[in-house]
Amino acid sequence: MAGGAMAINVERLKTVCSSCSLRELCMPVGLSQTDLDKVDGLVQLRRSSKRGDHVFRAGESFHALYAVRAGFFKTTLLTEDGRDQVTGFQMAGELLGMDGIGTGKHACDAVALEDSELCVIPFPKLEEISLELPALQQHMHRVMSREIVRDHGVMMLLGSMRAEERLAAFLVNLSQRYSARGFSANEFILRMTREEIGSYLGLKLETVSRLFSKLQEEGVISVNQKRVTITAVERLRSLVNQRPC
Amino acid sequence: MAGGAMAINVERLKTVCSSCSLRELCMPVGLSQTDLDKVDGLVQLRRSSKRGDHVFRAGESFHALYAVRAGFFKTTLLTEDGRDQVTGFQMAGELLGMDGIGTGKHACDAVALEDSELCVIPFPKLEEISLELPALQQHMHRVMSREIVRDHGVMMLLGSMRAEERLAAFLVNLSQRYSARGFSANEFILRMTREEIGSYLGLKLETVSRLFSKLQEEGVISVNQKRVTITAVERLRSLVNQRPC
DNA sequence: CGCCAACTTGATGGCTGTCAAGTCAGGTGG
DNA sequence: CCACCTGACTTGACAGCCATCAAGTTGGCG
Repeated sequence: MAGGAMAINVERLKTVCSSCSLRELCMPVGLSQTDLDKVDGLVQLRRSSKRGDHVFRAGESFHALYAVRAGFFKTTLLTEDGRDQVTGFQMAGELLGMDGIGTGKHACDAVALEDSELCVIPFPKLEEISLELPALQQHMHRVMSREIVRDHGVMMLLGSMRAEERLAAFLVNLSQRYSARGFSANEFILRMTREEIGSYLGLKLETVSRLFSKLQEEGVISVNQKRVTITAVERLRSLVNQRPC
Repeated sequence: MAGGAMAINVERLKTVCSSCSLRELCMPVGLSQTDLDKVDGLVQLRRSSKRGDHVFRAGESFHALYAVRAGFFKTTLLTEDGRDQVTGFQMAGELLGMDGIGTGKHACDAVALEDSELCVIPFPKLEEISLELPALQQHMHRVMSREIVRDHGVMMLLGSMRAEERLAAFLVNLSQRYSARGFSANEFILRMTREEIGSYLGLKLETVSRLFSKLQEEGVISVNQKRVTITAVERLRSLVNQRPC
C-alpha cells in the first residue's frame, strides 16, 4: 500500500521513437528525418510498472500521456458509493491519460495488469511540438477521435447487447488487437480477471464465468483458466449482432 | 424521404465568432484581437436544420465539425442487424462530428430533434489555424478530452447503474446543461421521445415511461408530456449513486 | 503445506423486457 | 369546426435474463 509509487521504476533512457517497433501504432506516418528528430526529443522517460501499480489515479493532476510499450493496463472509474467500472483495457501502442487533458486532472485510475513498460510523453511538450509538426497535430486529433468512436462502440455494447453478445464482441475485439500486434488471433492469455471483464461489459463475474462455460460447451472457444482458444471464429462473430431470438 | 438533404437550408453569412454569445462555450478564452480575427475567418457557413434533418450520416466522408448554435440534436449508431443506439444529445455550444476525424468517415448519424442552427467549421482549416494559435489547439484537445470523459461517464451509467438511477442521472445532467445556458434548471421541455431516452440509457421506452410515473408519484418530478419539472432536486440527486438496496 | 484469491456451478429471485390494450395530443382533410 | 388518424405515451400482465446468494474447486504463492 505505502510503497505503491515507489515500486514504479523510473528510468531515464535515450528512448528513440524513430526506431521504435511500435512507431506505426504510436506515431504519424510520413515524417521526414528532421521531423523525426523533433519527435525523438519528446519521450525522454520510460517507466516500468509492476502488476497492480497505478500509472495515475483519478484526481491527480495531469502532466503527461503514456504510451504502452509493452504489457497490459486497465482504466477504471470509481463512484462515490464505491462501485467501480472498468472503462477500457490498453495494450502495446495504445495511449493512457487522454481523460486528463480536459480538466487538468485525471478522471480515472490506470493500473497495470501485468509487468509493463510505458513511454512518458509530457503533454505541454507534445502540444508545443505539434504546432511545428502538422502531421503530429493531425495524429493527435485522430487518436482522440478514435477513442471517442471506440467509447461509442462500448456504449452500444452496454446499451443494446445481451450478455452473450457482449462477451463474444469482447473476445473478437481482443483477438483482433492481438492479431494486429503480431500475436495469435486464435489463442491468447487473458490478463484481466473475470470480475474485470464483467465490470467492463456491465455483467457480474458469475455471468462471465457461466458464459465462458457455455461458449466452451458449444465448441466456439476453449477456456483453461486465463488461456482462451477460439475454435470457431465465424460462429463467435455471428454471436455478435444477433437479435435476442 | 427524397427531400431530406434539400430541406437543409444553407446560408452564407458573415458569422462572427468573436461576438457570438456562445463564445465561452465554443472558443478558447484569452485570445487577443488579432487571434480573434483569425478565428472569425473559420466559420463562414451557417446551416439551419429542420426537425428530423440529418447533419451527417454514418459512412459519409468527414469534412467539418458542427457547433450547435441553437436547437437540439442526437447522435445515433446503427448496427448491421438494425438496432440503433443513441450515443448522445447535443445542445447549444456543443460540437458534432468529432467521430469522423479518426477515419475520415463519420461513424454515426446526427439528427436535429427540433429546428436548429449550426456553425460549420471546416476541419482542415481548423487544423491549419490551430498551428498558429496554441490556445485554439489546446482548446480542441480539451474539447475532445471532455467528450472522452463524458463517454466514460455514460459507460459507467450503462454498466453499473439500475434503471431508476440512470434516469435520475440523465435528468440531473440535462438540468445542469440547461442551467449552464441560462435556462431554468428545474423546468424544461424534453426534445427527445421516450424511446430515444431509453435508447440512450439502455432501457426500453416502457421502462422510461414507468419510471417517469414512479418519480412523479414520489413527488420528485412532475411530468406532463414533454414538460418536466424537478420538484425535489436533492432527492433526485440522491437517487444517483444509490446502492441497489 | 496451508492460505487466499480467482473461478465454477447451482438455486432462487427480482428487475426490466416483452406483449398487449388503451389513452392522449396534434395535425390533416372533409 | 369537427372527425379522424397517427405517433407518442401510459399502464397492466407476464416472462426471461441476469443478479444474488451460496457452496465448493482450483491454482498460485509464501
